[in-house]
Amino acid sequence: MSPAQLRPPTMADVARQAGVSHQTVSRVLGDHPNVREETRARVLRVIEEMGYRRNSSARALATRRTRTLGVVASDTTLYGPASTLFALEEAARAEGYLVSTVSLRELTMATLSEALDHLSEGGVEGVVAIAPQRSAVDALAELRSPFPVVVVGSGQGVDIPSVSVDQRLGATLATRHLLAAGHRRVWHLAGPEDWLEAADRAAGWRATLEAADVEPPLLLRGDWSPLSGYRAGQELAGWVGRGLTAVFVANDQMALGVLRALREAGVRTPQDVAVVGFDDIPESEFFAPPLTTVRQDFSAVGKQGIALLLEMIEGRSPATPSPIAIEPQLVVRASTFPHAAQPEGVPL
Amino acid sequence: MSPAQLRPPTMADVARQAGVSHQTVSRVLGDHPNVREETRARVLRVIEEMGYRRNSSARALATRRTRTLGVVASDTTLYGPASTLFALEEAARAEGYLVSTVSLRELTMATLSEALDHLSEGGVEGVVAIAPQRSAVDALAELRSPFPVVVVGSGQGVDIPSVSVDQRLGATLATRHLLAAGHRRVWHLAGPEDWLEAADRAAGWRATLEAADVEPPLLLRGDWSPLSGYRAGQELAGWVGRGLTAVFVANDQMALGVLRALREAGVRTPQDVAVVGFDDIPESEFFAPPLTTVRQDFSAVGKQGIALLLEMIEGRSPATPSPIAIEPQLVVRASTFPHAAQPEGVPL
DNA sequence: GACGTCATTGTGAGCGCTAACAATTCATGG
DNA sequence: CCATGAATTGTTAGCGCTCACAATGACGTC
Repeated sequence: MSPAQLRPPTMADVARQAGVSHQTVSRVLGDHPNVREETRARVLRVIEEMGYRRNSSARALATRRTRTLGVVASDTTLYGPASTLFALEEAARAEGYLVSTVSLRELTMATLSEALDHLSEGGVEGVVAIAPQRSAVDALAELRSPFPVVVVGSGQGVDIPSVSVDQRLGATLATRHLLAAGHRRVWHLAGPEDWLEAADRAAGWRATLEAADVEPPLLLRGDWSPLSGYRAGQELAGWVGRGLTAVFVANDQMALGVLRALREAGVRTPQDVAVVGFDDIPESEFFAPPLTTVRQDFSAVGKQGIALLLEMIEGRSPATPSPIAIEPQLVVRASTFPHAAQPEGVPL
Repeated sequence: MSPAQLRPPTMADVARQAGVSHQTVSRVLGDHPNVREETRARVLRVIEEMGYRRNSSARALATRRTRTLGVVASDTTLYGPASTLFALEEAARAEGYLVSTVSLRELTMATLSEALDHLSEGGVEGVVAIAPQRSAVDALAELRSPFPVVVVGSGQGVDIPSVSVDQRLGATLATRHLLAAGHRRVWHLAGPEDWLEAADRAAGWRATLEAADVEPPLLLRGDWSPLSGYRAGQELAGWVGRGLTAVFVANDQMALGVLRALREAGVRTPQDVAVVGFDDIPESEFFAPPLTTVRQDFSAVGKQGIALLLEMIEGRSPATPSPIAIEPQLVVRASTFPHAAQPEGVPL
């Protein structure tokens, strides 16, 4: 180790020490061919000795590439966004990109615009927005940014490049599962109206019922929270005995509230009322009873989102046309069949 | 708007258009005094017209400041890390810094070293590591990095600058609460041995019992998951009637598993066995029964973490000496008192 | 009316790197 | 022994910005 210096060493310092030109150092670092093996080794040794690291700003300035992507998200403590965020970062890192995140409390025109500005100041080459509300997508469509933007988790039918799990299909799987189990009608506790995924799930539910010649019953709405599920559950409990035997709840957290409300009302799950959720959060398996739900592959969403964004940045033509849809998967547990699925690994 | 151009406009372009020198443009952007109001307005108008944005790389190169911080985390889908991550980003943004994240599947010497390298390539000025395991903190202590590193969520007693919730205090609150309710002994389901927070919680529990002249009973271990809680719960159920009336579980997710196991074994909570968790995840309020638990202020951890890191980067002397401890808070619900705390906003 | 003072603006030199091109070295064959 | 071309290395010019300093002009003062 050379003595501690005020300024970190530069490429020129390394070059001088190794007795070559700075360009040769650059070649070694850039893995260029046409560098003599002996020279390369000497340079690498000096780099090691001096603890030299390339200055990323200078590099970015010269190459006009920052190799940084931005992600805008909200509700990052929820399972879905958190999983997507994780997958996005992992996929980007695999491609050698750094990810800068902005987590917002709410996605409005103002906060989104500020977030894009902030990321732009940071020099990102593109942005993935985890934007599940219609208002957010609309704002994004209106906002002009100097870099490409991909939306993720917005459901289908938006005219920005996007990647999402096929929510309608998920709702269809859930609803069909209940119909196949012999339930005459399936009720639905939907998510907030503004959420595209909520709309898609409700649409899938409605379409499936109609395809089976069933009149869709009253649709309830919650705000994704267990509390709103609890309240809806209390209302649903009032319909037991009057044709209510099955509920498809738009997410697992609300389903948790529904389960509690039903339990408190003396309604048994699944004997009296079967319940299906959506998301498959890690806790679902341990609800009382364990919850049948629809699993979303957030990891796939992240990978595809980054792939799409990089295609746009590098000007390649996309491998898959946007919007890209990921298939969800039904996970059957005891909330729909009394004796189905114990927790994995637990002896019966 | 000027016609679309291949290269984004530079400061020189703006200067030419506005009939000033590039330096004056820089002054306007930097909010320097001593720019005539009229000139400032003209420059700003041209900037607006041309859609000019400062090039962050050039700026960083000239100022030797990237204004970017790094965060290394793992298990970012768990409530604690996710909340901390959110708070860190928000606090950093408030200070005008961009945050680049690396989410790891596991924190080993190798992955941590790689993560710091990756962030270093990205030019971060400092890093906050969310490192709750002893092994991770040890690795971090050994790893040399060219920028300051702050550890968060590691509990007390590490010799790296750190910020954490006072886990021992939390455990003390939980244990005292159960003792105060008349329980003779309090059992403990701890987290993984390698986790500093788990160790601190167990230590707090043990110390509180000993201070009350109670012999600490057998300590069980889980891995934070509901499943491990479920298994431990089955074991605990076997001790009911043989002196087991209260359990302090090291996190809410395991508590969920414990509750289920007890319920399945015909043990009533809280009449037969009282249960306290740790974390206060949003779902806890809706468990069966709602869970008494210890709330951690992750937001405060994030704020203090960023504050500490910035002090180190800017070479100021810290306002609060590290390690910084944040006070946790007991939240009493029905799992310890049969009639306590209904969900907020739910009429009784 | 020359001079100091202040506000305002401009000039030149880097920051540390890569890209393009120029120069050198070296082996090879006629 | 020198031409030839490939391999290797060096030189020069930016990338777009900020900093330090120089220059300009307006204004009041003695």
